[in-house]
Amino acid sequence: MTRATRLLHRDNPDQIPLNGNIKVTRQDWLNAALEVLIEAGEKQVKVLLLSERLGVSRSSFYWYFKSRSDLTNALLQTWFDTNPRQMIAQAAMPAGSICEAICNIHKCVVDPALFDIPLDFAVRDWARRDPSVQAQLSATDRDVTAALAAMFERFDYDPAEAVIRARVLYYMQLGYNAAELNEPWETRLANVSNYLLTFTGRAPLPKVVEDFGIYVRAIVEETEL
Amino acid sequence: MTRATRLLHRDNPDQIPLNGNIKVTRQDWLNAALEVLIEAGEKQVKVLLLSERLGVSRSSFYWYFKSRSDLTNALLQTWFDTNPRQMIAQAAMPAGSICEAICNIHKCVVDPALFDIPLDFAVRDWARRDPSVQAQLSATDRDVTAALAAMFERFDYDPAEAVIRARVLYYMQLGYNAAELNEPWETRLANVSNYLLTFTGRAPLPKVVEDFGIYVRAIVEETEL
DNA sequence: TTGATTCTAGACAGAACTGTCCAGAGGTCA
DNA sequence: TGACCTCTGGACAGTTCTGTCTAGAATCAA
Repeated sequence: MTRATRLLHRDNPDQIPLNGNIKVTRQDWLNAALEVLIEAGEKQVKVLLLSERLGVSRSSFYWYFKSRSDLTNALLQTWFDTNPRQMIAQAAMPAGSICEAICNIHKCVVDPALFDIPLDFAVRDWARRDPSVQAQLSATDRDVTAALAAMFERFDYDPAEAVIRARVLYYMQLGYNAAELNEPWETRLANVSNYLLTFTGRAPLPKVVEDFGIYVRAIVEETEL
Repeated sequence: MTRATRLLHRDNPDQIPLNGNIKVTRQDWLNAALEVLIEAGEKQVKVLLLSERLGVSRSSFYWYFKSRSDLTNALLQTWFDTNPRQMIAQAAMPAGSICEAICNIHKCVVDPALFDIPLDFAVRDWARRDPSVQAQLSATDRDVTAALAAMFERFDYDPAEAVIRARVLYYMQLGYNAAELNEPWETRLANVSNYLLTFTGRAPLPKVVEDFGIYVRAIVEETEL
């Protein structure tokens, strides 16, 4: 599920072997396009560039996709089916306290299988250039912040305050991701208490912080394999 | 100073009239490039496109700039000379309370003359594709968050907490800008108290909120002329 | 073996873009 | 008026990209 480990179908032992003269699948094209979208933006998703990345000529692209815009529509759908839904699901997860609930959200940041940060940023960047993408993104931002506000309300925050805290939590995360600080995880974990204090206005329980640290270390270890 | 009101030299009554066969100035080219950078990203800053926007052929571009990369370097310098410096200056402004200090930062959001939000985002987007731009941006992010942390410390926040609150304040703002909610100002003003509560962990003084509202309404009125 | 179907390489035509070059336009000064 | 300088349009050559088209490769069923 992570970007770095996505193999071409033909190189992936877990996939049914390709038959005949098939060199790349539709999914291979889509994966290559996702990579370029993230690395270089929507405008750089070029058929010629993708074909070079895949080591094939351009022809099979036009077999699988009607046109470049067919591909970009598929890219947007891929994003839509993953990131926002995951964050909403995490917000709805049971939690013993607001701090624990926020740690569930933070799990989106830690675990690339839950939330693809670079893809999120790439789509946000794309939305700035394309009103129809922007419209879809705005709608999902509203859904996500509503889910986060509902999460705060579950822990007795006043509705108006819940909305604002939801926004601070969400948009701070977007901004932090955008800045690409690339801080080591141990550094970030050392700051979790103060982050939770700021986001909640309440002193966090040490146990919650500790459990989150354990989770993070497990995911980080697993992701680096 | 605002993007929307930037005229070509030849259309601006406040500028010295152009003599001879000069149709556009170097600044005109640079302004056009800034607009495209913001609207469509660095890769779309194309000489042909700019020439069309300016209603001239491409030739004078190469009179004023050695190459396209000469132009993009100038674009980056324009950003560097404006946005980060303004925010640092605002953070250093005298304030009677932390809430008042944060309102000084928020003035960057309100007043396009202080801080060009779309340009900031465009540069951030560009940085994701260009390591040298990213390096410069990362350095300025560190400077800005350090200035904001110092601001929090002026009001007796523990240094570790000051750093985190500075980040939450700054990155939330980045994320909020990235999301392009385009909320009416009256809506935003209604939320200021709760934002200040979240950012500071302290109940804001009504007078501070009121003064900020007055400032905002004045700027908004002035900007819409 | 033949025919149908699914993929593939690569040629073709056209569009968009860059940088170079040169003739021409406009202005100033002696 | 001529010389010089600053800008300008536009032609030229080369590069990169898109979509279309066709022949060929591989597989399967009759």
